[in-house]
Amino acid sequence: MDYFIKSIVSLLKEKTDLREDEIEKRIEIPPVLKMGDYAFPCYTLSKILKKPPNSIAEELTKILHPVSPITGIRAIGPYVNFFVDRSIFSERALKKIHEEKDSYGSDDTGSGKTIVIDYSSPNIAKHLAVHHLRSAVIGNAIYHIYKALGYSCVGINHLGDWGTQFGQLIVAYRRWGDESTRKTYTVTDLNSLYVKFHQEAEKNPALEDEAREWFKKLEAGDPEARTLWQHFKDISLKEFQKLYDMLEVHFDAYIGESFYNTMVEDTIRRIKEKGLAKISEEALIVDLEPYNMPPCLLRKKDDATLYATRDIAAAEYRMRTYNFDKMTYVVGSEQKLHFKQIFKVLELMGYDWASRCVHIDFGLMKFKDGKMSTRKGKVVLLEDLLIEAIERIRKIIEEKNPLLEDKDAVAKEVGIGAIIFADLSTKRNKDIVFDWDTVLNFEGETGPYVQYTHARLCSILRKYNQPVTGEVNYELLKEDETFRLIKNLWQFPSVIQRAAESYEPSLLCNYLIDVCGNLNRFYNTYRVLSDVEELTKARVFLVDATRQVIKNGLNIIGIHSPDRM
RNA sequence: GCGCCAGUAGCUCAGCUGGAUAGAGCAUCGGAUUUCUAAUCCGGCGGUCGAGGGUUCAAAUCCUUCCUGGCGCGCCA
Repeated sequence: MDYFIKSIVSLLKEKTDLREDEIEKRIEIPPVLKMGDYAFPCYTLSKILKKPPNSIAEELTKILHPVSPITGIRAIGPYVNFFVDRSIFSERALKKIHEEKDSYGSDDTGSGKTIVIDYSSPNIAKHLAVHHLRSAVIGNAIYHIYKALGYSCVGINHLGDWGTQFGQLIVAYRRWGDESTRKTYTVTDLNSLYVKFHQEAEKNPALEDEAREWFKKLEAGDPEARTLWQHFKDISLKEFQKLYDMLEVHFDAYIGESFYNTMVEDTIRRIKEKGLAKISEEALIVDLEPYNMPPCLLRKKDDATLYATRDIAAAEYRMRTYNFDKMTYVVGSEQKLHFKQIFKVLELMGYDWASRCVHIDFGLMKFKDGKMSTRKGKVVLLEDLLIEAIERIRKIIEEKNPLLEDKDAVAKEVGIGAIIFADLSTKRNKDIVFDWDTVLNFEGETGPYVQYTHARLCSILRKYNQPVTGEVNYELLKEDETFRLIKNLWQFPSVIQRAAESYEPSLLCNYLIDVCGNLNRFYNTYRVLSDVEELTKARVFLVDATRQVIKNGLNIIGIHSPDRM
């Protein structure tokens, strides 16, 4: 527990009948600094004691006596407000950050536990477009967040590398694939083959049967089908990898749907043994009527399995392999029902770990005038967006900081950071309307703003050019603008905690914006480097701590913190 | 038709599990730099928190009805 909250709780515990955790839960931070640093609302006590909260606050204030680090207690309306000793607070907070460095904000609550995170999971033979970005960056952030809490994390890219579309692709490739360029095929080529197939199939429906035949061959392990399928996969993965490298999104395993092909029969057998499966309209299903859900389809009437079947097999496999404490799927909210169904089936199969499976859903990305669609080619390619962002940043650098060294590297870090930050900063829940001008705006609450703030702090420290030490006079960090910032830095660990609990990386974005706002106000109000040595040392120490927190925060959401920009 | 999600300033969003005066950014208007990076900061403008009803000492937050938008609802993933 927070040292200062702890002090307040122990004061209150003596004078009320509430339990420690009840008190702690109620402690809040007043909306404005003048009111105090922490507050205890008296509404619950008011209910118990049957007295107005205001008079309880008054009475409590009279019988409570401030003990260090608490310096003042004041009743304001229904609240008992506590003031902390600013220099003790500052010393404690800043020294902690200074000592813990890159691990400030982390803890070990998850040590010994394993979390599996399924994210990105794109389909083979299709380009990654902007709407694929969310899963990747949210998943990556969740990965870092849980890592910071000591969890052992397993990032899985559950590739969409199975299904009838591969039969279609094989047919198209064999018929229209250009012999001379096959070696240099790209995802674009695969995509056009795919489109061509659908055009031709309209005129000649026999192609569909041919495609089904080829998919059957593939399932049966036919060497030619297998070789082509592997070829398509290689081409796609090569392109995906390029983007993952740009975004610095990491996976511990690339295990596609095809991998579970050999396991689904066992899975279906287990489901049958539990008496869960039945035939309906020629298909094999798990009836979920009693749970107010449509049935979960395991097998089509032509005997082929479906993705739900493979997902169930995958879940079993992951449990066997990783023995996870938590398994999460970072997948769009349009698949909510699907996950509800498979989690229910897992539960019905008797797996207690079904309750530890979580669908981390997120809103769709669409254009102002409608949805994105790979089929209609109405998408913005992820690579194009990243390149555009980098180029625009490059121009801004040229304009604002022409003497900067290594402009290309910085432009890349800032451009990509801007895209990641933009995608992460609204709550997962909400749909996002894609708009070039919004994504490529670099002022205000944006990634570049946070990075810029960081770079300015680095600049001060470079200019200072002396070892930073915590042996400073903390009495000099008492101004409101300064103290507000220090209090803000102290919140960082609890923000990570909340982000983890709610699987919500946007909390970290909001937090960073907040810290930067406080820092910039401080920066614009006071001069850090001056002739007054004592004051300089104290402020430099604060600057260094702020730099550290911004760096740690950006790092957790997968964004670089350049020293100059 | 049924289910899930959303509706807060002109636009994009915060508002921490019911609490103090609903906050930011963008846009717009006006200001701040002989000094640490102006990708910054300060101020003005801007709100019946979709609408009605209810619960409560207290509702943007909880319940309910309705409106609007998005998504989903057996052989795609």
